[in-house]
Amino acid sequence: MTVLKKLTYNERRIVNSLRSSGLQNRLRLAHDLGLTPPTITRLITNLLQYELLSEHVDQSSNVKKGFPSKLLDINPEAIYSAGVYFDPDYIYTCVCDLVGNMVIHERQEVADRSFESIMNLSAESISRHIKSAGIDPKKVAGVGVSYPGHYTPDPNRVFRIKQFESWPDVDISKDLSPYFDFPVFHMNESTAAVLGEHYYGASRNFSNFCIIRLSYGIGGSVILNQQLYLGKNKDAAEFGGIFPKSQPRPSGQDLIDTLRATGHSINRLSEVNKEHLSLPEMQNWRDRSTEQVRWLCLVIARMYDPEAIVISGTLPNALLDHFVRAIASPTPLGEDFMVTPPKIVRATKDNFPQRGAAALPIYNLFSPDTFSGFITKGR
Amino acid sequence: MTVLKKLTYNERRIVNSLRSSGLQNRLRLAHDLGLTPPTITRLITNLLQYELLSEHVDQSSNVKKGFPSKLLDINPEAIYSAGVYFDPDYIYTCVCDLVGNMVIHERQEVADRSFESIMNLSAESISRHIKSAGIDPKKVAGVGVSYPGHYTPDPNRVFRIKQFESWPDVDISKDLSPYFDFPVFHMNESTAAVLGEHYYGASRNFSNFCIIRLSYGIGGSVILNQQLYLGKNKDAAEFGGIFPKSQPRPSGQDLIDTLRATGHSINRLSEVNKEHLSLPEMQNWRDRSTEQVRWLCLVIARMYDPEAIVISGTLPNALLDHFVRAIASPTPLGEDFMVTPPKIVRATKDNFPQRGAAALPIYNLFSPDTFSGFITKGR
DNA sequence: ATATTAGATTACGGAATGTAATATATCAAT
DNA sequence: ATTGATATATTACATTCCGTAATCTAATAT
Repeated sequence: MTVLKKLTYNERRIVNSLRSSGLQNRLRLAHDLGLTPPTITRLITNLLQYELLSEHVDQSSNVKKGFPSKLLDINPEAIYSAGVYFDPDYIYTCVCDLVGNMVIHERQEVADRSFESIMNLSAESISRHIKSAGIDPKKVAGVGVSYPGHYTPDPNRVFRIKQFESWPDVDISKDLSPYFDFPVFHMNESTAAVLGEHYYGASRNFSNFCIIRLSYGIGGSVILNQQLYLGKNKDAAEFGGIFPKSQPRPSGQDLIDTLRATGHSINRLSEVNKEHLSLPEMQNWRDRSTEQVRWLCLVIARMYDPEAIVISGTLPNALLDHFVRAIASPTPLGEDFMVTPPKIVRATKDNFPQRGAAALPIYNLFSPDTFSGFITKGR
Repeated sequence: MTVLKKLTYNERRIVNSLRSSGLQNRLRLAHDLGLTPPTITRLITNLLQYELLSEHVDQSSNVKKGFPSKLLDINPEAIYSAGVYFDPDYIYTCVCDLVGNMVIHERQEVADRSFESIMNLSAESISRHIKSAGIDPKKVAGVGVSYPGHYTPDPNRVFRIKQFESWPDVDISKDLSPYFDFPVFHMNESTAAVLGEHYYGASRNFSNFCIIRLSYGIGGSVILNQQLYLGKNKDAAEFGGIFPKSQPRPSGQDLIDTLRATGHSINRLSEVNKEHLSLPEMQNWRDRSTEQVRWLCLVIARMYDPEAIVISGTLPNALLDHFVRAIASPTPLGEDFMVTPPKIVRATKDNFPQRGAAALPIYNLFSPDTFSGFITKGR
């Protein structure tokens, strides 16, 4: 194949459909995508030639008569993508194949929080992994870089969180590229997380869902009609904004501050352990935060009417799990709910935040959403 | 022309662009829509032939050299559309031309709140108007019917508001058609309102905005990326849901209940007058509601990051205006706002709620959003 | 008069899809 | 075994819609 070949609109839709709905034969693809069998045949022929898809006879089918259908599937090894996520504590890197399997991954401790140091460590890690895994660099779609913080009016600049306040005024689009040998894509951690769930998680077949991301800060991101919705200033779904920073809020920073205020010398979220969580002051923190997150879920449900709300982040797992258990009760969102409420679920494989970042280059190459050019039928 | 001819995707985009941005010449259309001049010429030729557009030399241009540009405009008389809005007090009907001018309109008092009575009065009014205005029925795109209430899990059934609780279990899609001689489209009042603003109001050139609708209840609706966003259960932007019915809330029903509790025998929103509004208990109601609506605007801003929030409804004008004045201050939405906040504005021409309903058939015929079929480039 | 300029059009070619007919491989019935 | 029926997939050709390159049009500027 021509490596990293740009796909046409409906070729992208086919790949997308296989990703979200799994193995399918040509006829079903034609039906689902509103295209005719001959068109599907032609497009599939292209995709097979690019080695993006594989094909094998359907064993499990209970249809006995007729031409035995051939199932199409994404070839995971066709394209690779690298992901970087860093927070004030760790740098997480990985190399993923096309379906999100992490070929290799790494977590490095952040000793020096300077921009140069973090970028150098990230880039070195990725080069090393690609080399050691024996991956042809021409097959690498790019590097996705994600990080805490949110967008400023200038979409290339990110509002720095407290822990990185020593950073220079980084222009993401220009200043990241020199460190990496591949196209670089950047987004904030919430966007990466929602893309990760959309591409590789349990939310693959949802058209409308959103993610609540609870880390040092509070963020979020949303997929509407299968597309990332970013809003006018790329600031949509910034759920942190409805919990004023001057007030108690369900953020990791607030949790750390609470622990420190009661005499525990803690600096990082990763230092929070079981004993901390069983302290009485943490019980209060947990219960108060649970109600705040529940209220957030109610608001989200009313605003977006989504299929699911995914809870995610680097807060201790026990806390996130507790939020989900507490909120996902039979009548999760209180009175007056006339319609099916959204599912409240825990993010899948949340312990690898870099995987979501690796989805960015894939999104850019393969999503119908990012396609620009000819479109002949289909949406 | 073939009356009510179905337009291709890019033909729709042209009509849409002329509607939202006003008169334009071919070259600018080509640039704005990402198409080439020859393509625009061909599509415009079609639209002129269908008599959907008119063309005349640009007088006001200050470009002196070169071929004098010809401005294209929507021909308002190409297509008509009828609108019905009813609430417990009145039935509002109208016939609109393609740009939303009301050729004729009517308000009838609701004496009998039964379903049959309201439908009969509505349908009779519209037939009469179309006849009296001498409009060719073949040029009528349809009738849009809107009403208070919101969707149930069955998208064809509407949750009945208190004032219509005597109604039978109406299947909107089946039970409305017999009353009208035209294709019927139905939506709740908030959806109609947001379409009205999108098509005919000051929000015509916004890609992302939402409307807060304050009538007997509290509703809302949202346009994202130029499209109606309805959510999984068609229940997105149901802002009423975050103000529990058991608590004080900024709704018309709450206002009436408050007045009645203090001894004023009021049954309808339309009976609320200046004297009522200057009562001390109404000052309290107003101030409390203002803060509730302000808070709602903050939440909306954080969720959708829209260009504007439009405030609308059948609450007394003085109240709605007060909300807008109070909220649209220099720092409207409190602390921590890093990006440009949305504009807070009053709905235009709010006194004709039926106009928004009339936008529904037009939306269905002309919006790129509702198109299904060939698309060759453009989005 | 002639060149220049901005807007619009024509003639042709290409990309992507659809339609109608046909091919393929399996089961079921003779 | 042969034939027909069936479900899936493909081929050959026509159609739709767009873009490119060249050309036309009507005004100003020289």
